[in-house]
Amino acid sequence: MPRGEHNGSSRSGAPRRTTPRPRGAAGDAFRWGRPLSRRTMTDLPDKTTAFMDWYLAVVEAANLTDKRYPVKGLNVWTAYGFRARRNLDAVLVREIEATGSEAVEFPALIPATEFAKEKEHIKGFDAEVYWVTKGGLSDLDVPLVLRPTSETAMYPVFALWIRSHRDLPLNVYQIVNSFRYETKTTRPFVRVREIHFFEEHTCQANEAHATERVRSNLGAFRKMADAFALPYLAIRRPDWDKFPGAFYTVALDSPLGGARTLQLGSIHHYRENFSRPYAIQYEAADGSQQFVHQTTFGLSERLLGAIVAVHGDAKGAVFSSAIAPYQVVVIPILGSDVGEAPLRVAEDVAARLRRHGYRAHLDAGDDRPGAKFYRWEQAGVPLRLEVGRREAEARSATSVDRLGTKGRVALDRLEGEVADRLAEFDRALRARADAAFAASFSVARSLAELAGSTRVRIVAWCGSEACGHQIESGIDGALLGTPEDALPIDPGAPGPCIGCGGTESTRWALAGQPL
RNA sequence: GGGACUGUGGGGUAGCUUGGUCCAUCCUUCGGGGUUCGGGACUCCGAGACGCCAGUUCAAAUCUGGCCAGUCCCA
Repeated sequence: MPRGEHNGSSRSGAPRRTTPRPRGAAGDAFRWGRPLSRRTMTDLPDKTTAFMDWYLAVVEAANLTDKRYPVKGLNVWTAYGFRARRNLDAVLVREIEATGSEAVEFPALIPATEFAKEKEHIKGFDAEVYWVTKGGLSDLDVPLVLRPTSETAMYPVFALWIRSHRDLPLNVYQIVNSFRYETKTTRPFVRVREIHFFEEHTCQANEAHATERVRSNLGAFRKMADAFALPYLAIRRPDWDKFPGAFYTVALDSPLGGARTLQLGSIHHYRENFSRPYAIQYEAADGSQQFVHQTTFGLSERLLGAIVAVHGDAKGAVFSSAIAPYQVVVIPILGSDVGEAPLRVAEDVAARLRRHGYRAHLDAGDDRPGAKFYRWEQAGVPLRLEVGRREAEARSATSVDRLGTKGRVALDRLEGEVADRLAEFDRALRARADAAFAASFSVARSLAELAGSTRVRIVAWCGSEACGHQIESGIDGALLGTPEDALPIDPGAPGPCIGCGGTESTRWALAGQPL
């Protein structure tokens, strides 16, 4: 569960409103108009000094969601944003299925009786579930919970599915909407009440196999993150911050500048914590009855938020080619004296790219070229191809990628050259993100040094909860936990715990301010 | 859970202190016309708002109360 709260800071200078004006009462001020289609924004707030304002403005400028739906925390996916989401999901599906997981889908409503079976779990979610208590005009005998996550929907059925060791492992996932009644300020993608949720649930024969599944999930996520060009750190959460009901939780966190971090997803090892209350057991080869060990792996549209937050810049959003709604936008440069040739060539370019499987968009609208350039840059399109009179005559197109690299593409080698440019762009994007990632961490040698941190801090920690909370108040954030992999910078061996000064079993831990 | 603040066209805003000159300002957006088109064009015409309910008053965007919605701070 993410904790902490970022305070949207003010734009400097101008007495402009720093947060979007709240809407009026639900249902009256809202207009069911079609989404703004050509929305642009002349200037974005500064990413470093007004991060949250910047983020909200980029999401709006890129037209990824329409947040004007009259229920807090429920956002409308626009056509453009939905494309990004589908591409993102395709990456998740590809990588999880490569590890032998299969898609299933369970119902959205969970009987209160099932929901209540695991004590820690219900304690963790009690305060943030939506209840369905009526069917038509009459009260339901057993109230239903709108799933905040699907353990309690799936596990009674897993108990029916699993009889023998031959039924194991059971590796299934679903991508469904889940609901959590967030009480804090909601933000597009990063804190919502209707969550577009990827959740894998597995049952393994024993703890070792479950641990292996966690490792496999970490490997799958590395490939997913590669497709998004997204650096991150896998961090084992401290006990007081693990998923309700879990044995342990490994979270995937990305730094967002300053001490800010965003949890992209998490992988949980449940041991027998759920299989016992839900009686998920199997007959082993030796005839004994055993409880399964379970794991889960959860991701959401937060990934999209992270992608916007990490890659976005002063010009707007930036998408890697794997998830870009449009990978290429083709812009004809028209004019009264140039005839139809540039338009014809541009049409041909877009059609050819589409035939070869690219997501290519032709922008032949009436706006001037400069306006189109700005718009598609804000929208994060990786590659722009311009075709004017000069290009039409030379059978070429001018290419400009979202990071500003310019070039020329010969039309007879169009598809190959576009592939090269996109690959080059993806590499450059990853390099830029990696550089920012590496610069996001620094070591803090004492509690006092944590105050006013402008980086995610690496601290020596003895593992005790008391010291953990001291560190948390020191940074006014959270102790994220201990890294599963190598730290991004090498701080040497950890010294004494910065909380108690103890040297016993002290490890490096990370502390930051989760969004 | 406690406290503070804020609601004006699709988005952002001016006006509110001191009620009237406001059938509400500006930017943007949207629809239409014309001239344009190699980095946010110009121009003409048109569309679009005072969160809801009540009260005070000759008169309410402006004052009062309630409600709703939202934001922030603290637990």
